[in-house]
Amino acid sequence: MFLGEFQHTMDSKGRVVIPSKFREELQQGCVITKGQDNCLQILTKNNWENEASKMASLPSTDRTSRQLRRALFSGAIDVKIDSAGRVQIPENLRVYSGIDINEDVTVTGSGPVVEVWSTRNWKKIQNEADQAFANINEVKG
Amino acid sequence: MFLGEFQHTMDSKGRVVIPSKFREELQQGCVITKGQDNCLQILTKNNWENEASKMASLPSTDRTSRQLRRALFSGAIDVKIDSAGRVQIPENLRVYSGIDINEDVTVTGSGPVVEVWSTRNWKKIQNEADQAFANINEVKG
DNA sequence: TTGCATAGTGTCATAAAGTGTCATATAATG
DNA sequence: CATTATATGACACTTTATGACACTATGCAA
Repeated sequence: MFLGEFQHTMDSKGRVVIPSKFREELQQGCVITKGQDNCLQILTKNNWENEASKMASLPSTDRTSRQLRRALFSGAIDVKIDSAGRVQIPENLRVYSGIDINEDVTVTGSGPVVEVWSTRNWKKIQNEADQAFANINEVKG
Repeated sequence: MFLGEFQHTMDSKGRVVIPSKFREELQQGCVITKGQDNCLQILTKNNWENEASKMASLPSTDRTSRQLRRALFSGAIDVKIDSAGRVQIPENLRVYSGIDINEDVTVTGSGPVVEVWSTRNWKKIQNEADQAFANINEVKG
């Protein structure tokens, strides 16, 4: 289970630090893919295989499923964490997520997956997320 | 069940003492999350797993569900109490709760959870609560 | 082919943040 | 009052983050 929110920057070569708390679980290999709302997701190998097989079993007659599947598979790449705890983000995923060289990046634990955001984008989403959360709490309360 | 109100300060490294009465229940691991009114909540591991498992069952295709998941997990962190009875509060939660380095902190038992407040904020909230309480009594007359 | 430019990789040095331990001060308990 | 437990500051130590830079691989153009 991945938890927390961490600030980093993308270095001049397109690499991003993975917070140390996440490394152990990801060290033996992980996959980075396009996530929803223009974030990037990092999955453990196991988790990835699960997702992939779920996706593969979706009916290819459904247009939305096909699109999802294309995005997921074509955008996926397996990476390894280097000795300084960083991963290289390929060009196409940098574009997708809107993270430019030397830009601020927010890495969040989101339960089963790690998400990578341009901080710009994260702030927007976070507001929305916090609001949703506050509403739920009110209802529960 | 956590009861009582305790005064501490956040040390220069961002750590807060957990009142000794609370330690035994929290010692085997606990999770800190964002609570309402800018307080922080400390949950026992069991308590947290309950919360988290509710979230896991929501579909990730639904935007609101995704946002909920993000808010819950990114705002949480699991910590352990050190040998001096303290926990480290990460940067983002310090910001959320408005507790600065070396600032006064109020730790309260609030039934199933422990709450951590900047004392500044706690006093305000407490006034409001007292006022509300007084008014209720007046109405009931 | 050769040379150059670009993207990516690995390593190191330094700075910053976090962690653990201890000593002392304070409070609680019998 | 004596004893024990708790709180807090200080500080040493470890880990993590970040920038710098050298090196490799690849592709393109002369």
